[in-house]
Amino acid sequence: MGRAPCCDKANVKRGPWSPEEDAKLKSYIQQHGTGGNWITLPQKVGLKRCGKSCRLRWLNYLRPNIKHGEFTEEEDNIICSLYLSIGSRWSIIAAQLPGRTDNDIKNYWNTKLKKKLLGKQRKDHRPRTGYLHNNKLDMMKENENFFASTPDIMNAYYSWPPQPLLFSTLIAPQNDLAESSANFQYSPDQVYFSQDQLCQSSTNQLIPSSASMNPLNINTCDSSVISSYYSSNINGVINSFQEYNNYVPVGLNDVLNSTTSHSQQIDKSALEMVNSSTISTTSPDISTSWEELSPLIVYPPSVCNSETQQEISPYYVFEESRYLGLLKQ
DNA sequence: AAAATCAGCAACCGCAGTGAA
DNA sequence: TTTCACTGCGGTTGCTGATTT
Repeated sequence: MGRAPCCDKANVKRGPWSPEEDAKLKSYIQQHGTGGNWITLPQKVGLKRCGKSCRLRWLNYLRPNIKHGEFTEEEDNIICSLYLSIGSRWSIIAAQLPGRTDNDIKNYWNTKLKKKLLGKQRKDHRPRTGYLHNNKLDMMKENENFFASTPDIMNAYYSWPPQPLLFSTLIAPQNDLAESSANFQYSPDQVYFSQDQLCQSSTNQLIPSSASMNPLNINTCDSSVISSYYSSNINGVINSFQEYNNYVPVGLNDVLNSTTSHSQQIDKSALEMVNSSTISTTSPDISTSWEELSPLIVYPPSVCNSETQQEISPYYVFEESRYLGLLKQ
């Protein structure tokens, strides 16, 4: 027996919303709230819409303080950076961009940001190599050659889940990495975090978990720490991506020259992010995008096969991971 | 000028998680 | 403990306007 449909599809209106419908829904919710029940809301409002449809319309379009239009470069950086570290968790990424919806960010990524990375890769790669990649194997072979002649630190920059991703390595300045033990290992099987903890402010005041569930609540996350860090470092990461695609490993300078104070903050935020078990990251979730992007982000030879997965250089093993219980003892 | 193609985005679909009964 | 209604999320679809041929 299948699951009962959420509404009678024959009797609900579908497709684009009219201004009248928008006005009805907006005014009702502003006066009465959602009542915690989207399914019955359309009846109360007098709309022939599915409750899910109403919820979506409210969250993505009618809700106050929704920001539409151009994304700023800083927002680009945050999206790219978070995508690199957590994959397509759009709601979590959206939580770091006040006024932006997950749907907006998802669309923006799919239509522009992804192409920005892939487009550059395709455009620049072809003439340099003189041939087209027939398959990913070609890419992997080339990548192996690249990494074989590249310092470990560069390899670390192109790690990607589901192989262990060195979060701090990805975003922290190299000089931090070289000396610091304040790092942790990211792996889809080992690292978990919740949206609510992601919203933890820099003052360590935890936002009640209900905050993210209430559509009337504007996102109150303090994203300044994360965004300021990303804006100062992610360009280096993106540059590294792009330059790698040109087989010219530059761009690290941006990272190397950046200050370290932010990295301490982001490491703290990141640790807070992962120290939760509400949302687990799983490989299938990121598989679609991973399929496309994997030629861009390849594993270092040291972690390229499953056998060596346990043999990651001690350099990459972080003491705080054990402290946090992220690694199996 | 018309047709074809592309890009952007709103909306839908279905699955998974959660909590109440 | 089980069932089921409901919510939230991520992937996908399809419409529309812009651009190219």
